[in-house]
Amino acid sequence: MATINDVCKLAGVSKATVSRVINRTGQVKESTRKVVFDAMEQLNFKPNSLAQALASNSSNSIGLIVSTFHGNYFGALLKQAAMLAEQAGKQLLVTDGHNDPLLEIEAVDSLVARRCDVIVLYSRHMSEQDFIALKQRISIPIVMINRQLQDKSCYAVCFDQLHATQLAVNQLLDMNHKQIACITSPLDSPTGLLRLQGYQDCIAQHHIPTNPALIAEGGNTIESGYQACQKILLTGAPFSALFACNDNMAIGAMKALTEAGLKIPDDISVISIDNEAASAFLTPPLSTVELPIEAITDSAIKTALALADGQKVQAGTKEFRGKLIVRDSTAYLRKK
Amino acid sequence: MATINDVCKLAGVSKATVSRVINRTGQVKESTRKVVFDAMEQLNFKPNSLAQALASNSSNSIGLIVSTFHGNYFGALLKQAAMLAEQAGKQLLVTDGHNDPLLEIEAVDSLVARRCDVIVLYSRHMSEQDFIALKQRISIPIVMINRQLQDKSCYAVCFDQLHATQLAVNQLLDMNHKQIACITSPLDSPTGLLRLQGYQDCIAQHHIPTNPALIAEGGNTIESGYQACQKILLTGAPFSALFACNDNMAIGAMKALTEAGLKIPDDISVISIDNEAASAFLTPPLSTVELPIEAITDSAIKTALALADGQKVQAGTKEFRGKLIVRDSTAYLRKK
DNA sequence: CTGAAAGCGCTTACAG
DNA sequence: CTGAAAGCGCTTACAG
Repeated sequence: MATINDVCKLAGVSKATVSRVINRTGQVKESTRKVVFDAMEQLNFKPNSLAQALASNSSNSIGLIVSTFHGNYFGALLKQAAMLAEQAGKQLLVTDGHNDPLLEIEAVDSLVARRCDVIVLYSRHMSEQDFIALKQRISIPIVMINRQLQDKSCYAVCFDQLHATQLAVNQLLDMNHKQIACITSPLDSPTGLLRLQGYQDCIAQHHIPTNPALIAEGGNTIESGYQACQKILLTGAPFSALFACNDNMAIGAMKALTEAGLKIPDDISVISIDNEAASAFLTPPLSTVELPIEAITDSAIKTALALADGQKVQAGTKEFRGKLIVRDSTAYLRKK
Repeated sequence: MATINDVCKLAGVSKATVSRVINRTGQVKESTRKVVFDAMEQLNFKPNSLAQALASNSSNSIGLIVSTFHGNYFGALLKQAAMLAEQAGKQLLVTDGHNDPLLEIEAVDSLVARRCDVIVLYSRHMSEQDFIALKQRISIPIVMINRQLQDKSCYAVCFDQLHATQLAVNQLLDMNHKQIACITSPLDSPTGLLRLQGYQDCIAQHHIPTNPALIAEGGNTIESGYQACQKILLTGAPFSALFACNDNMAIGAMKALTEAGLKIPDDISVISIDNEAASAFLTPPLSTVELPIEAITDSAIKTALALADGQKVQAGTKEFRGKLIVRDSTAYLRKK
C-alpha cells in the first residue's frame, strides 16, 4: 500500500506539501497541487487514518455503544447515528455492549483505546455510580442515552418513561377499564422499574388496588410476552385490559390471548410502548406509545459532536416524551 | 491520558519492557512485570491502539459493511459478527453502505483508510464487475456476502435464492394452488431478480401461464407489501395464493387481504421468505422459508479471520440453503 | 532478562 | 509557496 513517501518521490516534493494537499491546509501552488494529486491518483494512495490520528492527536471519530445489535429499535438508532456522524465527517465506531454492565465497560475501554474523540453509551443496566466512576476514569467526554442521571454534570438524554407509561395506562383507564394486567420489561433495569412504577401509580391514582396476579415479568421479546400472558391467564384473575411494556411483548401476549379464545379488543384491550413498524399491521392494529428514537439519537449525537469539537455544552439530562397512538386493539369497556 | 513514557518513568524501565508486559511477549522477570503492571494501574494507562496498529503494521480489526442498519435481518447478522470478532480478539468496524453501490465503495475506502486486516461486504446492488475492480484496487482481502460470483478467485458466501423460492412456491403448488400472485423484492438487485425468476420457473414447470396482473414489485417493507397487494387486488385477477419475497411484505399483504374481506388461509394462502421473529406470532402464523443468517455470517467472518491471519483459504462462493417452515397461513386449495 | 535506537505514516510549527 | 525536522505512541530487531 502506497505511503506518503511514495507520493513524495513520484511528485518530487516534501511530505509537508503532500500533507497540505491531502488536508487542503495552507497554501499550495496550483501547479504543484496538481502534480501531487496526479501522483496520489497514480499510486492509488489513501492516507493511513491511523497515522493521521496519531500525528494530529485526533481520531476524528465518535464511539457508540448499543445495548445489543438486535431489533428494530437499535437499528433505527444506529441508522440515525451513522447518518449524523457522516454528515459531520466523523467516523462512527459502533460496539455491542451485550446488555451487560461489565461488558459495557469493556466496550468503553476498547473505544478509549482507539482514542475516540467522544463516546456515546446506550446503557440499560449500568448503575449511575458506575457510570460516574467510568466518566472520571476515562479522559474522553461521554454522553449517556436512556438514563435520567441525578448528577447534573453528566451529559445524558432519555425518555420520560413515567409519562410514556401514563399515556398508555391512562388510555385504558379512560376507557373505563379497572382490571388491568401488566407484562413488565426486565425488572433489573431502571427502565423496567420505571414503567412498572408508572403502571402502579396510575392504578393507585384511580383507587384501584394492585393485584399481583395480574403482573408478570417479561424479557422484552415476543416469546416472553407470550409466556408472561399465559402465566397471567393461568391465575384465573379476571382482567379486561393488558398493558405490555413494549410492542414485542404485546405481540406475544395477543397471540396467547387469541389462543385462549379471547377477542381483542372485544374481550381484552391491549396497549404497549414502542410503535414498532409491524404494530400498525397486526390484527387488530396495536395501540401503543411512540418513542422519539430519532430525536433522542439526534440530541445525543449532536451533543457528542459539539463536545468532540471542544465546544461548551450545557450539562444535565434532556428528557424526551412519547406520543400516544390509539389503534384498534383498545376499546371502551362494555357494560355487562 | 497516560502514555507508555509515563509508565516508563514511574516504573523505571524502558519502553521495550513496558511493551513486553503489555503484549505478554518475550521474557520479563516477574518482579519487574509487577512493577510495570502497578505503574500502569496507577496511571490508568490504556495502550493507544492507533499507535500499536501503526507500529505493528496490523490494526487487528475486521471491517464490515452492511446494506443498512435497519431491520432484524442485519441486526442478527451484526450480533453474530460482533460475537465472532470478539471471540477472535479482533475489533469489528461496522459501516453503513446505505443500500447504494457508490456509498458502499466509499464505505470500503473508509475501512481501507483505517487499515483493517480484512473487509467483509454485504452488498445487494454492486455489480460483479465493480466488485472485481474494487478488489483489485485495494490491497486488503475482501469477502462478499449475499452474492453468487462468477469469478472463482473471489471469496463469497450467499444463499441459494432459487432454492429458497422454490421451497415457498412449490409448497403452494403442492397444495394445488394454480393462481399464485407474487410480490417481488426490488428488481434492481440480483436477489430480487433471482426470487422473481424462481417464482416464474416453478410456475412454468407446472405449465401454468404467468399472469402479469398477479405480479407487483415491492420495496421489502411492510408498507410496500400492503400497497403491492392492494395493486394486485385492484386488477381483479383471481388468485388463491400469494408468494411475498420477504416476511415484511407478507405482513403488509396480509393486512391488505384482510381489509379486502379475504380470509387467510381459507380464501388466500400466503407464504414468504425470512422467518422474522414476529412471523410465528401473526394471525394466522406465517408460513415461510428460514434463511440461515447465523450460518452465513459465521462462514463469512471465519473466512475473513483466516484471511486476516494470512492463512490460505479456498476461494469461490459458498452457498447456503434455507428451510421451509409451514404454518397456518397456507392451506390446500378447496375444490369449488 | 533488559535497553537504545530505528521505524510505522502521518502532521505541524518553524524557517526561509 | 515549500522543505527540514521533530514528534505522535507504540513495536521490534539487535546487542548485551
